[in-house]
Amino acid sequence: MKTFALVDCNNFYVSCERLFRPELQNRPVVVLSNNDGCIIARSNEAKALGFAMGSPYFKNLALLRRHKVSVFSSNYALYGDLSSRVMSLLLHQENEVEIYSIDEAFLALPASPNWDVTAYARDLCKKIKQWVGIPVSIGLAPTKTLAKIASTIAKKQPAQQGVCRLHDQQKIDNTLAQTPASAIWGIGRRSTKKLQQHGIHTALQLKEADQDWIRKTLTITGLRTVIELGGMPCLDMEKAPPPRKSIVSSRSFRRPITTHQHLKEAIATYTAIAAVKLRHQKLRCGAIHVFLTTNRFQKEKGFYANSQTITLASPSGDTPRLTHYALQGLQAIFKKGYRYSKAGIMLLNLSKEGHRQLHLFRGEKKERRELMVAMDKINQQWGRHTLQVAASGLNKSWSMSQEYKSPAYTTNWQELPHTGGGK
DNA sequence: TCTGGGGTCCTAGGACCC
DNA sequence: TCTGGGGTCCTAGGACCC
Repeated sequence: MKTFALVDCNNFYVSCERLFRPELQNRPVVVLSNNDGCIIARSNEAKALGFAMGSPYFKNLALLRRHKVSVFSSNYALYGDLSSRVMSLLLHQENEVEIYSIDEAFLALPASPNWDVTAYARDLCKKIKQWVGIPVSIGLAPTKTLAKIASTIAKKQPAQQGVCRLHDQQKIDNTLAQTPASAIWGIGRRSTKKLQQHGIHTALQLKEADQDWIRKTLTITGLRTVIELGGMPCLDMEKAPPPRKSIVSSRSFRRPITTHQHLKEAIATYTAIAAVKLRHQKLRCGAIHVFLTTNRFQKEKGFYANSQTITLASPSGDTPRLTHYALQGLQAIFKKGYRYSKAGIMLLNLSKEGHRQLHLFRGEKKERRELMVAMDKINQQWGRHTLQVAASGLNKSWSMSQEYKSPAYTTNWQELPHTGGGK
């Protein structure tokens, strides 16, 4: 039987920021979500000071200052680039690899009695640290769900040298007895509550729970988790990523928006961003979903959220055309008198580009497709908004704030780090 | 004043068909 | 007074993940 390994980058966003600011080693650091909204990554020192995942930035302001915590806005160009360096190193190890998220990958390691899989994993940790500079932890176990648990143990116990293997039954059960049910992959807040009401608090109790009851209460997904806790793999490696089903682009605004004009600019801008992704993946979309909302935390000021889906007569990847429909959708749901905090669009019914359509309407005209190719090239070279549809607006006063963003050290020539010598 | 963004999967229930 | 059964498809909403 093969061994699943979960390779998990430690405090990934923080580690990325530290790579170019080595003086921040051993110092508390946090990274904020888009629009500088919440804390979404914390160094161990920041965790120890009590800063919680997902906690709003403005509520932590005073405490962050008092403890002299370094604060960064999120810099996805940097994180994405470092992620792909880690992943390509893994892909070169000749194992089966599944890239699970920006900072995690599963490996399937062959079982062989004369092979020390733990030593191999330790070696891999070292290699990644040396070659990319990002610290990782690795969990080894007979199922993905157990490997997840193993990796969190590896992270918490420095004595493990970055690796934890859950192998023999006794060790697995001891570990599960000390793991709260809420810490299991796939068990969220709602399920935790249901389990608690049923007297199930630990992973071991969950593993031994009545499977019919689990199936009824937590659906087939919960049952899979339980079986995986028992050491029987239910979730296999996903070698090729399945084709996208939707592409979303949405942002919170710097300040609430009240005018139709500003919302139009935002929706046109988000549509353009999503359309670039669409074309990049050689896809077209058959429907576009537009949504907007006022602040959901301030319902006393009058809450309003709405959305509309528009189906296209034929699939498209053409920014002006998609923008046209998106704005039509916006028109239908916009109501005057509200303070909008966020809006976005979603591209749906995605299909492969160039699929010959057996339909009265042929796809986009050739010239239009060429125009989009040219536009993407120019924007890639000169920056995202060099060429855009007029509706997107020029000054974008509504766009999100990112006050503490680090430079795009690795992906932008203008922002390469320089050494010494001042500016 | 200020609370992220981008995804997937599952289920229940309604519409519709014969 | 009595109002089938079985199937598919679609959608909205819930739940979860990082």
